[in-house]
Amino acid sequence: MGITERKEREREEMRKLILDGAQKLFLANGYDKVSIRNIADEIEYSPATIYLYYKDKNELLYALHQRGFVKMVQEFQPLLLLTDPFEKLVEMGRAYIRFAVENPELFDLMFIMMAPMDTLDKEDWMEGDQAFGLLTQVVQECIDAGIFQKHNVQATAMMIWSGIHGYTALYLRKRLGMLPECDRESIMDDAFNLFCETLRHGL
Amino acid sequence: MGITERKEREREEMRKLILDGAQKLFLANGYDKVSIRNIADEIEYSPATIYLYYKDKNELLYALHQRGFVKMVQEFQPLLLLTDPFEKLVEMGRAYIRFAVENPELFDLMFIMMAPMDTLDKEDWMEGDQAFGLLTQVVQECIDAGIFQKHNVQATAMMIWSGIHGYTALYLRKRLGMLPECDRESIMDDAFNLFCETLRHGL
DNA sequence: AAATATAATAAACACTGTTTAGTAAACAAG
DNA sequence: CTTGTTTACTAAACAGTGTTTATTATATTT
Repeated sequence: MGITERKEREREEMRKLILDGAQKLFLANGYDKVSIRNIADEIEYSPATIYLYYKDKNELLYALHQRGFVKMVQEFQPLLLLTDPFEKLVEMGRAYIRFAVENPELFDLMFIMMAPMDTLDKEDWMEGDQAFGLLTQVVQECIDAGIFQKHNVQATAMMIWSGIHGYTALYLRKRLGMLPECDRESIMDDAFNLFCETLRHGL
Repeated sequence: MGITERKEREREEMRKLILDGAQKLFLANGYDKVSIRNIADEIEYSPATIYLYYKDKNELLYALHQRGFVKMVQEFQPLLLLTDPFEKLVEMGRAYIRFAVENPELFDLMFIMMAPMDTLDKEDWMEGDQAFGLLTQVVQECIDAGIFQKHNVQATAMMIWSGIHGYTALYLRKRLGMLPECDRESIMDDAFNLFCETLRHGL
């Protein structure tokens, strides 16, 4: 009875076809400029068909958010090989910011938009947990190396993530208008380095 | 010729009527659950009338975002009287977080949503500039008091704002799902205090 | 009193996410 | 091979959305 298995495979292929189409349009035009009808046109199916494979638009966004985490964790892999734990931490910060600038729509889905989170009924958020795990590991290494004091690892990681995330989110959401255009970039560079130095000498 | 002045006054009253209606509905139900038609019903005018006073929905959101800043700056006033500059800074951080928790929709409009920013063609953002000015002042006081080193004030302020903003935004956008429910609050408390201590001893 | 300018709206336009009812193809049973 | 049934898909509809246009009623000016 290989027939149910083929059906399952075909279903999975269809889900991928839909998600690929959605990804292409979303990342090119932004979330709120792409409709279910646009996606349906892209993959040459009727809009109603999409609802046979995904509960609603939010579930589609959640699936894309998952792909975003796969991509991000991939991009983090190489710098996990760095030997100096503090350098590793700083480079993770840079990688986070770079990922956001290069993939603003994905970043939005992963860390800013409410919509994809509305699908999880509980509060697990596996993807976030995995990514946060990478950070806590590096923070733990910094503590073990005597670079950071022995505070709660999770609280320390949370504090660092907040700093980098705020920096990134304010930039992406165009909230830097009060910094004079000409030296905005240098001020932001200074702010990043200041954060790193402060962690280095004050934690 | 007091007639043009009355007309101008009536126009301003109508703008207020619309904005009050919009505010009431937006703050109660959230931005994307309130339509122009809802607002029109609330104030007992036709939807088209709203467009005679506001260019589009984004302009309405921008006007509300402005009101948010008035409210926030008001709430900041009392703690600007504190004498210890570092204590002042910490309390400003707490006030920022408190404001966000108590007025999530307003905070959204002010610091997270893209829509209200789309109305400003240039990149001035007066409201943000004024609020950021309050922060830079306090940071300057910390530098003058020898609590902080003599780094660039704007970069220092930006770094601090990033930390507090990231903390707040991650909470509001439900990105703390990886912290165990039971001790999430204490971890976040620790993270805030850790940030303050780190600034205190490392900046 | 007639002509003009202003304020407000009903109705339409071009969309949106989602659901329902119905059809054509694939499969299972006799 | 023909039934009956399940599955995959879609056209059409529902109930909205932001926004514009053509029209009417009122207010102001000549």
